[in-house]
Amino acid sequence: MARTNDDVAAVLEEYADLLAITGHEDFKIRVYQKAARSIGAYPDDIAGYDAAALRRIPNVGESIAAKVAEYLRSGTMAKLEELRGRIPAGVRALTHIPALGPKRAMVLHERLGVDSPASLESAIAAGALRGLPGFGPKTEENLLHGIALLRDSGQRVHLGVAMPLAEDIVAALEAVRGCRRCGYAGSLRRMKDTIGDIDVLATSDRPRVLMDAFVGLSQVTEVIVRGDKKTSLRTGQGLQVDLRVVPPDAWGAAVQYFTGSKAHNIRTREIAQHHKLKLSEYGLFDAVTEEKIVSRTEEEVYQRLGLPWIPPTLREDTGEIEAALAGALPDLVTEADVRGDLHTHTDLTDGHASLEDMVAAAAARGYAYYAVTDHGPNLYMQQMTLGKAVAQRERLRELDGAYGPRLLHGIELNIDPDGEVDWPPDVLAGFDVCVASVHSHFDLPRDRMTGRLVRAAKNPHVSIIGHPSARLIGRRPPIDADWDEVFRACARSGTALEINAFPDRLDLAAELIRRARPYGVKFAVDSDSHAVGHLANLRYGIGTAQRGWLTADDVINTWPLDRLTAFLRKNR
DNA sequence: GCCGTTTTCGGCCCGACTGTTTTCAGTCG
Repeated sequence: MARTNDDVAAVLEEYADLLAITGHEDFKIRVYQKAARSIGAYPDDIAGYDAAALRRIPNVGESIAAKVAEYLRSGTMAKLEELRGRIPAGVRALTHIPALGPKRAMVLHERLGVDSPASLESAIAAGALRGLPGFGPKTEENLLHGIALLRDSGQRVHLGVAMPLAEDIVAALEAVRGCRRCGYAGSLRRMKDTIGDIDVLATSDRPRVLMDAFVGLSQVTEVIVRGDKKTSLRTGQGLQVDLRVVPPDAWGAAVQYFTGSKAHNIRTREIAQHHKLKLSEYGLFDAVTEEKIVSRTEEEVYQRLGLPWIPPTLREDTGEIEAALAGALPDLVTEADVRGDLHTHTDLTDGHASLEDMVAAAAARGYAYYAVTDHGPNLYMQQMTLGKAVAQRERLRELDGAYGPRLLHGIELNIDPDGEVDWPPDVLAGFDVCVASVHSHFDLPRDRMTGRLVRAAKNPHVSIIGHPSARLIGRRPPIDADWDEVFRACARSGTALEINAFPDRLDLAAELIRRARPYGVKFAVDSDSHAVGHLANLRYGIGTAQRGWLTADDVINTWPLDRLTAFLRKNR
């Protein structure tokens, strides 16, 4: 369920695109894009705002405030409707074809009447582009290729796909002679939950050798562009990987630049300008003399801009610049802060490893405590019974301390459509930790869904709501609930919200985490492991927690055991 | 159209690569 802010941001983005297609000045287009970002990132819901209230949002001036107020009032914006009337929706879709931007999309529309990717394909086939200025034979070929790519859509992938691939590529390039330094940047370094392409950065005195190695990687199916400074290729999964090679002493400026986000970079460059400096991937320069000032490390670059180093997971221009200037950046939770995992499975239900193997793996990770939370009986196919749970508890007590971690016996309960869970209070009281999660009935009306989650949170034996939105990235949208109401209930009842670290879940998502924190909600970053190898997925959950601006104090499984057990008991 | 450690007017982030050009526009990140 989109917030009003997201809706308005999308409308302004569309307006900016249509201005670009109709040939308006670049700066005017950027202003609308900037305003769209500011409104999308604005913490309060702008539903019902009038023009005066809207003008208090950064980058929203008189004209945009009037347009947005009109839209909020009437659900429509006259200027946008006028452009929509002139430009068919398909023309905007043309600009989604790789290598086709607004300028040439406009040429195609005006000269040939092309109004969709499909009609462009026909026009090319009919030879209609021949003789059109700016469109040669190579362009035709590229456009056809781009339309095909768009059709079987280069979908974004989740971290679990992109991260291992990036790490393999970085390891391979580090082994190449002459490679001084190599790492991934971009949305992957920022730990976004989905990744459009992988950005790899390297320093080398022999860039050509590195580029040769890069295009020769086994994962490569297509070389998109090839140069000494930049090469782009596509892997078998259709994922684009870019490699940029910069001189060794430019590492800091380059990794800052290629980590992004774009919005964050625009802000840092503006700050540079105000200091009469110029920031590029090659360094921070004096704007007048062009003399290089710093470039070696990110810390130096930020420092010279008057900022502390900003963690990559915060670099979205959603307040981190202001916080940095005010000396108020959060002391983010890290993987090293985590003392244990509170949501894991064994082969008693749908896990693939034995209790002993899971506990040994947890011990190897250095955990101080570790909870086993197999599924309760209401997930019928798991065939759980109270007898099996009690037997598991006895075995767990025998193993307690034998491997290292203090072992907690838990259960993952199922939240039914009414907010009830598998067992009555007297049975639940026997567990050290109860996680409760939604596993079905994903499309209840919003008020019922909200009531369902609130009731589960209020259950005195439920300490953690597992994967709260039940989303599966790319496959299932999050459930619709009044999240602010859920957050209030969790804060009041002392129920933690899970940040499920499984890479196709990452649930809660960062935006909701950040919204929940001011209510005083606590969080548990859990792996939801079903196999030994899954324990390491925790890092994706920590990245997501960082994107939600969380500190270690916000995350209950960074706490010492006595503080944790007091929280889990919920004042019972 | 927005904004202000240079400004209420005059500027707006920067560089690489491609393809179509004979010096550069368009696109992308």
